[in-house]
Amino acid sequence: MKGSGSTKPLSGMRDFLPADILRRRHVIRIVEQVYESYGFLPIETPAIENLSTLLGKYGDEGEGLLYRVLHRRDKLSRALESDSVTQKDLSSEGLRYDLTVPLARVVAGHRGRIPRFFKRYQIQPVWRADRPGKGRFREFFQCDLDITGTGTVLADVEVLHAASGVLQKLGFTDFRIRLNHRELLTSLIRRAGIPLELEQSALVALDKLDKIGEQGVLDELGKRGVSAETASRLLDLAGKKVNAQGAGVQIDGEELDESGTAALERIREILEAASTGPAADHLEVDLTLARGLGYYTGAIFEVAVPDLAGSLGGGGRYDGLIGIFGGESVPAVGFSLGLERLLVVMEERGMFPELSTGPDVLVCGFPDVPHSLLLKVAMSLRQEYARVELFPEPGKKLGQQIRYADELGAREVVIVGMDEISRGVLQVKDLSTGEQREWTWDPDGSAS
RNA sequence: GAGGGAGUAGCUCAGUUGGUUAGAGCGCCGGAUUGUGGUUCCGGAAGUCGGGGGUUCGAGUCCCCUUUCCCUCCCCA
Repeated sequence: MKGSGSTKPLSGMRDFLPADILRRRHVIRIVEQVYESYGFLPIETPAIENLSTLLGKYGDEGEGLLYRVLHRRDKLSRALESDSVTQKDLSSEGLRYDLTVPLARVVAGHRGRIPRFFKRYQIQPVWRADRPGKGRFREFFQCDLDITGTGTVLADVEVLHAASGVLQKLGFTDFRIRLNHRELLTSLIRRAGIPLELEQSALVALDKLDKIGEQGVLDELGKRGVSAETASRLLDLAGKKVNAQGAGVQIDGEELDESGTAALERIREILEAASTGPAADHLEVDLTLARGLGYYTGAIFEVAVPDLAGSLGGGGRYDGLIGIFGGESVPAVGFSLGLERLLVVMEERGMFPELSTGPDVLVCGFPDVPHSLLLKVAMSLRQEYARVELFPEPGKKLGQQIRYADELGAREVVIVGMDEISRGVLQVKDLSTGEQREWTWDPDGSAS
């Protein structure tokens, strides 16, 4: 467009106009309502965290996307004067990358001030220096919910139900929740004969299976230093059907080690416990689901719909994260819905109800009506209507004032003229029907 | 990080083999005998043709660089 581009927000960041805000609020309201119905309570945390809080939690890919905040004034000058400046010397703070790590810091730091079983939700922006795309931004809102302080299956399932409940209430019916377990993955990787130091790499490669295909994963594994034989063995294992029928979940014809068996049992328990409720018909075990974030230790989930490349949300159990901040280790499980992912799909599918930005009534006046009287009329109408707007230029022709009301999407206009005032009435016109009637009104009382 | 497409008025776009003051529709502002919208008619404002450089008598149009946006991948929310 215009050369400077200076009126546009930064790439990957957006201005929200009133119509945008209404849609965002519509979704946020439902998220809050559903989350609170499960007993989750809201918290908020600062945009900026210490780098020591953020680093080492997200894996290499994640850390590369971290926005770092430069030192200021003397501290910056001193750093720049040194001969060998490193990234560490220039910054010790960064914008939060997700809401889970700040939560872990809060739980570790406010021990005693929060309940033993802390159920919190948090709807705030996070920042990632990612390349923007469809449904993908550099500043975006996450709707997180977490339960800390317990490692039970019940907690896992409540989190899944609450997130699913939101999706259903918003009108989604076709979402799939893929379910897997980190320990099970580790077990499969061990069984395939892949060295433990390559585990993380192997997980990332395996996660891409449904996108780049089997050969793609084999190539990827090869590039990461996994031998062709073990790579195809892993693929073979991951391709095994998980049998979730009846009492036991089994992987066809495979013996698992102890932790793998336990993980499989956990999956079975989750499926069983979640067999009724919002998540029930949407869960499916997927041995190729890995998830990029480094802190997961147990069950992992990801929710998606067919018409969006990325996921609507994801989560899992992270029993080790809170302990990193000191003190005893605290088990935790959580889920995060991406607000703009929901919005993008809902927009495409036309899932929003009528959301009008217009006022209930616009007060129009003639030039000879004193300003104080116009203000008084608007004031008294606010007893009856939620949103009353006063046309700010009463000198304009009445036709233009009404046209403006129409453009705003106002339901009614109230016309204030001296003739009517002297008769103790107001003209009220319904803009959808064109019907006009009179209301009695006196300056000291109210309209009726 | 890989590949593809596009930048001309607020929006959607047209602009022929380079040729005088760059167009349309919608929107916006105003008017059609002085107090009533969504229709119609008339008038008006608005573009350094994304930015820079080059070729040419002459560039929106050709060449180079740059930048921004969009779509697939990758990754994630």
